[in-house]
Amino acid sequence: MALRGLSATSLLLHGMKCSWSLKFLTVATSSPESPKQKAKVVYASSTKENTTLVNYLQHLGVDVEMVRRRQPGVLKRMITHEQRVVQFLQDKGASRETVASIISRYPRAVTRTNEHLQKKWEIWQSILKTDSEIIEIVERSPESFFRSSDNTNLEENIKFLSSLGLLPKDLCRLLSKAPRTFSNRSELNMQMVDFLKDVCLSLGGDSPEEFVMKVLTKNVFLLIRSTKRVKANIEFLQAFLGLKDKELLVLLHGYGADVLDLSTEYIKRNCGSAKQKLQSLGCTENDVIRFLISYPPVLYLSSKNFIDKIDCLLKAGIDIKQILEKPRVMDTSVGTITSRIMELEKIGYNFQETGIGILHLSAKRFEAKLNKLST
DNA sequence: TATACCGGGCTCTGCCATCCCG
DNA sequence: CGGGATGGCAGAGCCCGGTATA
Repeated sequence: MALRGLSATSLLLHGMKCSWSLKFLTVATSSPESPKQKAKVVYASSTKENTTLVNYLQHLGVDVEMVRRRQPGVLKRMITHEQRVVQFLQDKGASRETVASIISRYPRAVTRTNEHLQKKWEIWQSILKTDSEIIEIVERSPESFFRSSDNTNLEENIKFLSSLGLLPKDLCRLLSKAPRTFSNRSELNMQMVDFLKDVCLSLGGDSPEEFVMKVLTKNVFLLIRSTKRVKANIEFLQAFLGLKDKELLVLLHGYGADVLDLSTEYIKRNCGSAKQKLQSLGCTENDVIRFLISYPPVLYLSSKNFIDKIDCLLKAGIDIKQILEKPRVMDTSVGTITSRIMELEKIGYNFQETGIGILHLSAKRFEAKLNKLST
């Protein structure tokens, strides 16, 4: 209902997705990244593996079985650039084992030319500065680095994200934490941004650009989620929490943004089980909703974790009302809560009288506090 | 000056489906 | 029809400390 205007637009966006991709694919393929030699010459007789390549990879320590499972086609190519790729990565500081692991997990890496890699590295360097930072990411997620052969698109993305007002430090965080953002087609990122602006406007916000900045810096994973998912999450939260448009906007400006990237089923499940658990403890529906609105990140907790944590707190004689008032105790792990409760019981700490704030202090502050209390 | 409040730092890949192209 | 490029999905929190505030 509240997202009325938005649904039309985003439907349109989804519909346009195909024609967009089509259009840009044509542009992309004409880029120098996909050389003419990609014709038949590149492949062997369609069933036979390139034994030179296989031997080389085996010798390097690549898990060839894994390669066969993941991208069997790569092994059949006659023209690949494995030696140059390996050399390139080693020059950048990757160990032999690391390189082998990278190729095992994303075999298509060996199809990239030296020029391509050189260029891509330069572009990444414009954001990340040091080789070791880049290698770290490539090692963690080879696919993000190697999946696209389109460096022009990569540059488009950087240009686009900067144009939104994201600062170099934001881009750095984005590239480190969600590298896939940069191998997305830039149209896909634009689509998400348009969608978020629509959300802002349809909820009565007046500065969509600022909203987008806020939300994207708060949740760096949004750009690698589908608009479909984010839209479903927003709609679900509004309905479940019974929020007016303005209230929803406020929520999304704050902690609400944190949970938008979760899978919709997960959010629904967690909302449902949190509600059930709290109501079973005598909370009203209103209590539940106020609790979730005051600190949406509790929805990150799996329902088991949520329940365990509540039970753990209750067992120590803490009242459920105290938890509702201090939702951020839910930030503290069950392990930390348990050990702190044990320490506090030893010195006769009374949660009813002195409150539960002590449970979500930083370790340093907790120790200091504990020392003071026991003297 | 001891809490409360709050923002921010870590962190997130690896697989499968679908598309288009030669 | 096989392969490359791309989109999308499931998976599932905790901690620190600056600063306002009482």
